[in-house]
Order: sequence, then structure tokens, then C-alpha cells
Amino acid sequence: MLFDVQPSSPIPIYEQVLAQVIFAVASGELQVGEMIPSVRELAARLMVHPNTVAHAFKRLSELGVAVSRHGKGMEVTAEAPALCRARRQDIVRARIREALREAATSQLPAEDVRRLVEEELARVNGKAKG
Amino acid sequence: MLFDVQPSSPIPIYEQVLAQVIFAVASGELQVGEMIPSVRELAARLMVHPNTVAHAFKRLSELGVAVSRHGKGMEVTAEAPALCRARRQDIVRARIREALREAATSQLPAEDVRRLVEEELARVNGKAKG
Amino acid sequence: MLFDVQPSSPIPIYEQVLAQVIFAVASGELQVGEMIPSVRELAARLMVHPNTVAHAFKRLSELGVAVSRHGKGMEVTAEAPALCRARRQDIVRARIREALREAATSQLPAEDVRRLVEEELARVNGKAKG
Amino acid sequence: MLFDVQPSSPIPIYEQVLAQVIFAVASGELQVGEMIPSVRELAARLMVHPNTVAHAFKRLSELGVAVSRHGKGMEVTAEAPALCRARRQDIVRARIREALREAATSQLPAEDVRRLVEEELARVNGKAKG
DNA sequence: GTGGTCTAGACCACG
DNA sequence: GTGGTCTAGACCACC
Repeated sequence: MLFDVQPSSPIPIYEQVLAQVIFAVASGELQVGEMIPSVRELAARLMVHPNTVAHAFKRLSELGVAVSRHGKGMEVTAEAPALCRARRQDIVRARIREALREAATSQLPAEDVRRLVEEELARVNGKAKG
Repeated sequence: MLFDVQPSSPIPIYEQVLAQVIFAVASGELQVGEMIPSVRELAARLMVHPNTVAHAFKRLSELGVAVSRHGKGMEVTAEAPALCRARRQDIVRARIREALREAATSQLPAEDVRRLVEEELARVNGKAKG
Repeated sequence: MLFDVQPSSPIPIYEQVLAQVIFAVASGELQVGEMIPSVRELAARLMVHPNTVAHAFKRLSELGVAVSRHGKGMEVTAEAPALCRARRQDIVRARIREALREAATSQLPAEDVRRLVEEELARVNGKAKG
Repeated sequence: MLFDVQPSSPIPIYEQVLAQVIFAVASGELQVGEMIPSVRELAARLMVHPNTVAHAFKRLSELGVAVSRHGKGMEVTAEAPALCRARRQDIVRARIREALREAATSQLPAEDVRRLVEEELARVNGKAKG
């Protein structure tokens, strides 16, 4: 499970953590019944404050994606995969829609927008391979 | 010149105003030497506090897009079109990159991402035509 | 009498006009009893609003540098030369003091400050010749 | 780190704060990675409204001199020293140029100008030593 | 606790 | 009328 956060991003860190757990469940990396890394471990790995991770975990349980097992950690629920796949799609679609909506209001020619998308798509995929 | 802001957006209002003026100059809607709508007028139109618009205008002059003419208003500079076209591209590219980056980390299959982009592109174009 | 104003300067236009008249009297360009160019003429020459020139002229009469002759214009008073020479010195000294004071608080090495002064002195003199 | 502002100055308070932080970084008083005093602390020390200090801090992050760490404060960036040294030079040079430019248009003999500069330089250095 | 944004209304200088 | 600055105090997200 590759976790990393960008502290300088406008997206809050706890949301980045939240989204990444959701994405991990949606893709099957985290299986039902499996334990999510502990707050302390994850905080250490991401070099962020434990409170921040705890915040994300609280949201996870609110969403029904994971339940906390006293003394053991957070366990992925049975409903999680369906929930997370739906949510993943929503998140990604919303972000893309937002970006393209702004591109439209900028009156940047459609050709230029499409070119930018292709460039960034290649860039992102290239990075993923590297 | 259609200006509108979304108070609920995570993007600050003053940045939305800033971006829209930049877009207007980049697209030629606002010409060199022309006066930008006054703080008070724009504030009334957008139903936000004049200070918020003033904040955006101050940034405009810092960026060299407009100069304030005492007692007259803000005038679009000669360098503005070039500056704004470059900046518009940066803004749009940054948003697209952000969205696609998240899509990539979601491990959503590349095909699905591309399909989402095409859907949203069609939506936006359809709206523009309609 | 070379008059020019910099609209983008932080120094108000009316103060620039005021200072230049004072400097002209101090240097003898404008003699006692001579008529100062009219508000309209000066406004046209400087491409500024007549009100702005009028503002400067009002200050001139308040300072005792010139008196308005109904239907004729502003006339340089007998006390003007002495007043203006003193004031010129005050203005220039104050500005230089201010600039060097800031240089000191910046902790820029004294050598660098002196070098900057020399560079700018050469620059200004060079321009004056050109 | 001695901070002080002059409310009566034509230079806005937030710009004075901005310049002083830049000077502190340029001179090495504020080191890379170090935390800048908090908005509220600095506001109390300078006896100005926190918003005014916040305004200056926002500019700092826009300039890339410091990054805001959510809930922790503003941290001096790695690029800050170079940025600030360059900017310090610009600020000081601009003020000196402005002063000498006015001195030149005053037609005060070059000798007198140079004498004024030397007097003020001596004053400032004397103070620094004393 | 931290910084960031917004509303509100004051005052100023300039034209 | 214009833009610019400041104070004041609210609310928010984050740590």
C-alpha cells in the first residue's frame, strides 16, 4: 500500500489519508477483515501528526468503511469494498469535472484543453511506471 | 463579461475573482487600456463584500496585469494579455494535473479515467454550445 | 521648466507637481513676480486631471510661495525663493535620510549600501545628461 | 529579532512587516527551517491588528519565502535566503533611487547631494556603533 | 494553539 | 466617484 501525502497541497492531509485508504479498499489492496495500519505506524510513515491520521480514521468509521477493534486496530468491514468503489468513482469524477469546468470558463480553446489533459495523463502514467 | 463566484467552493472567493479577470484578459474580453469594473460595482454584482474584491484587485496590480489609476479605477496594462494567457494555462493545467494525479493514485483503470474525461469534456462542450 | 509626473509612483501626483514648482523657484527658473503656468495648461502638458494641478496650486498659496491674481493666474511671491530653497533642502534631505535608514535596518553591509548609492548616483546623473 | 513598525509612515504596515521578515532572513537572523513568530504574537508585539500581520504572512508564502504548516506556523523555506537577499537589495536600491531621483530633479548641485548622502551615512553608521 | 478567509465598517488620498 | 489600508471580530480547517 503506497501512502504518501503532500503537505503543501490545498487538499487537507487527513483527506489525502482518507482518500488513499478508500482507494486501497476499492482496488482490493486492503481486504475485508484485514487490519488497517495503526495510527502510530501510519503517522510515523507519513511523517505527520498522529492526530491527523486519527482524524482520517474517525471518518473511516463514520463512513462504515472500517470499525475499530479495541486493542487491535481498525478492521475493514464487509460493506467497505462496495462503498469505496462507489466513493472512489465519485471523488475522481468530481475532481475531473471541476477541473474541466474551470477550463471551460477560462475560454481556453477546446484543443488546448485536450492537449493539456493528454500531457498530464502521460505525465502521471509515466511517473506511475517510474 | 460574466462573473460569478461559488462561495461554497474550497477555492477562496478572491482567487476566483482573480482567475476570472485573468481569464477575461486572456480571452480578449478585457482589452489593453480598458477599465476593469470597479470594486464596488463588482462586489455588488457578485454579492460579496467590497474588501474581498479589493483583495483580488490588489493582487492584479502586484501581478502587473492592471495598474490602479488614482480616483479612476484599474486599467489593463500592455503586458497583461501575454501574462494572462500564460497564467491561464498554468491555472488550468494545475487543476487538471491535480485531478488526474488523484485519479492515478486511485488505481482506477486508465481506461476508466479516460472515459470520465471524455464524458466531462462532452458535457462541457455541450453546455457551451447550448 | 521641465515638468513630468510618474502616475505609478507612490508619491501623489499633486505632491510631485508641488515639489517641481518649488524646485523651479529654488533654482531660479521661476523668478519673483513671474506667472506660473495656468492650471489648464499644466494639466494638459502633464496629462493629468486639472483638479490635481489645482490641488497643488492651492498648497502653493498656502505655503506663501505664490498668490493667485484674479483673472491672471498665480504669481511668485517675493518670499518664495528663500522659502523654496529651505524647503527643497528639507525634502531632499528627508528622502535620503529615510532611504539610508531603511538600508541600515536591513543590515545590508555598509559597503553594499555605498555601492548602491554610487550606482544610482551615476545612473541619475547619466540620465540628466542624456 | 527586533521588529517595529511606524504607523505614521506612508509605507503600509503590512509592507513594513514583510520587509522586516525579509531582512531578517537575508541577514541570517531567521534560519532555514526555523519558525517565524506567530501572527498573534507578532501582532501583540507590534500593537497592530492580527489581520495586518496575517496579510504580510500571506505575501511571504506567495513569495516562496515561507510555507505555512497547518496548525504549526510559518516555516522558512530552503530558497528563502537567496530570495530574500535579492529582494532586500531590490528594496534598498529602489528607495535609494527614488530619493536620488528627487534630489536630481531638485537641481540641487550634485556636490550638495553627495554631501547630504555622506552626512546621513555617517549618522546611520554612528548610531549603529553607538 | 496555528494560519486563512470573510464580512463589516471606518478612514484616507486621489481625481 | 475611485482604490488602499486598517481595525474588529467572526468562522473555519488543521495540528
